[in-house]
Amino acid sequence: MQTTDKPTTRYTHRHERAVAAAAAIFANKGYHGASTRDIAEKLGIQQGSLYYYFKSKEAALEEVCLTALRGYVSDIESIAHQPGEVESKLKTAIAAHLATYEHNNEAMKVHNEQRLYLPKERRKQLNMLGSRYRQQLEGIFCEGVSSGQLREDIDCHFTALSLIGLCNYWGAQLLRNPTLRPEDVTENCADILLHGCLARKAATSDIEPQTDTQVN
Amino acid sequence: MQTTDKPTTRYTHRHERAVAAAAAIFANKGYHGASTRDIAEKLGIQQGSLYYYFKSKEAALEEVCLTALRGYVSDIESIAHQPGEVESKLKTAIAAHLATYEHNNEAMKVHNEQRLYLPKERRKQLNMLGSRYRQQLEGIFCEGVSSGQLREDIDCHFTALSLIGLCNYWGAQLLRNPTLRPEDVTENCADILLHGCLARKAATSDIEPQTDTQVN
DNA sequence: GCATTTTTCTATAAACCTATAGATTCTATA
DNA sequence: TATAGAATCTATAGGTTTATAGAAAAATGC
Repeated sequence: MQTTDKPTTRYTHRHERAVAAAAAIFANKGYHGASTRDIAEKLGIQQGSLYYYFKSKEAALEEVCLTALRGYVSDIESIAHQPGEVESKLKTAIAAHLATYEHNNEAMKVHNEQRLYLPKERRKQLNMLGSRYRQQLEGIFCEGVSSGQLREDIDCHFTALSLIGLCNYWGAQLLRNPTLRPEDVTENCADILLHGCLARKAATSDIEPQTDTQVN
Repeated sequence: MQTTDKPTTRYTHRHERAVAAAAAIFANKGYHGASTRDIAEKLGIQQGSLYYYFKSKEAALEEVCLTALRGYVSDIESIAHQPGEVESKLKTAIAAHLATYEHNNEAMKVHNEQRLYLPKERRKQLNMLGSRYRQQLEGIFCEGVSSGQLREDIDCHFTALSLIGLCNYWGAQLLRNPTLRPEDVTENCADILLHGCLARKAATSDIEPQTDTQVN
């Protein structure tokens, strides 16, 4: 285990490779379905040697999830704080979310599907990052409502969560189906979310009253 | 194992209980994280006795997934074949989808999250049912476009999949958070999907009475 | 109440899995 | 090139898991 203040670049590099290998294996087989031997094999080392990089299998899962979220959260924060129209912010946010799947696809999938197998204590940091993401996104929707760019009767919390659900769904599809183009998916998601799929009637007054219940 | 042509109601009943127990355990711990001992314990029998009902753990997973899909598919088919406005059909479809989560919640969750751990051969029937569901839903969207009730520039395939993704996301939330009301979630999902969240530019109709000359 | 069938139990084989300890090889630097 | 420390290997303890076989108990039909 590396303990000096100046971690060797060699260790850092190998450690990253180990996290990536764990991500790939966990994404394919699931946390419990994967063995430490599988991960070691992918790295070309022996099963026992893996414990030089991870204190435990569980710690490996936590690291994979954390690497998935870090960039993802800082992305949305910079998007939310930039000036600009809400509509374009949302499109950028969707594009960034899906792009994360392109670059860090396995780790994101692991985070979404396997994170709950971590004990609660180990999920604290993860939950914080997740909340930050959600809040920033929700903030964009609120801003849109205040400024009149978005319908005033939408439930920002619900809508933000829905967008996350939608992006995660399509992110997983992108991972499974390489012929899907992220730009197309982004375009389509934004279109549905912003405009809906109902035809515009001549009258524009058909906004439904909505039971604005607090969700979650 | 039950082999006679007239299966005892007793066996049938107990078998159903076994499938439900497997669904609950798989939903909580994941397929690989769950042991046959866990399932047997939930049923109040010994681990070995479980094999009277299931040929293997894998077969149990397949059965759970199948029970989840069966009702769900026949629901959408009857909805799609009924006459009526596309808008109301879609709302009914969303409500039915989420209701499945209410009644059969654990099995649905298992289908969505664990099904890929089945080997391909075992997924054939599952894939067929899934395709039927998707096709019916897509058909509703296509019908809406043809009849002019939905925008003609939406991608029906993409939109149908998005709706499935959205419903599955909220279905899982419903399972985790019992304070969520399915009717509210249905309402909100339908609203976003149909109307989007962008403000209608010309729609000032809340305040100004709308005259027929005021067209945009 | 007896015989038959259904259902459950017990015990176990064979495989696999995580994590650790100590030996060994590699790498970089003085 | 000698040496310290980093990185990996080997071997294994201790535990869990699936699935099976045969005995035992429970339910059913007559």
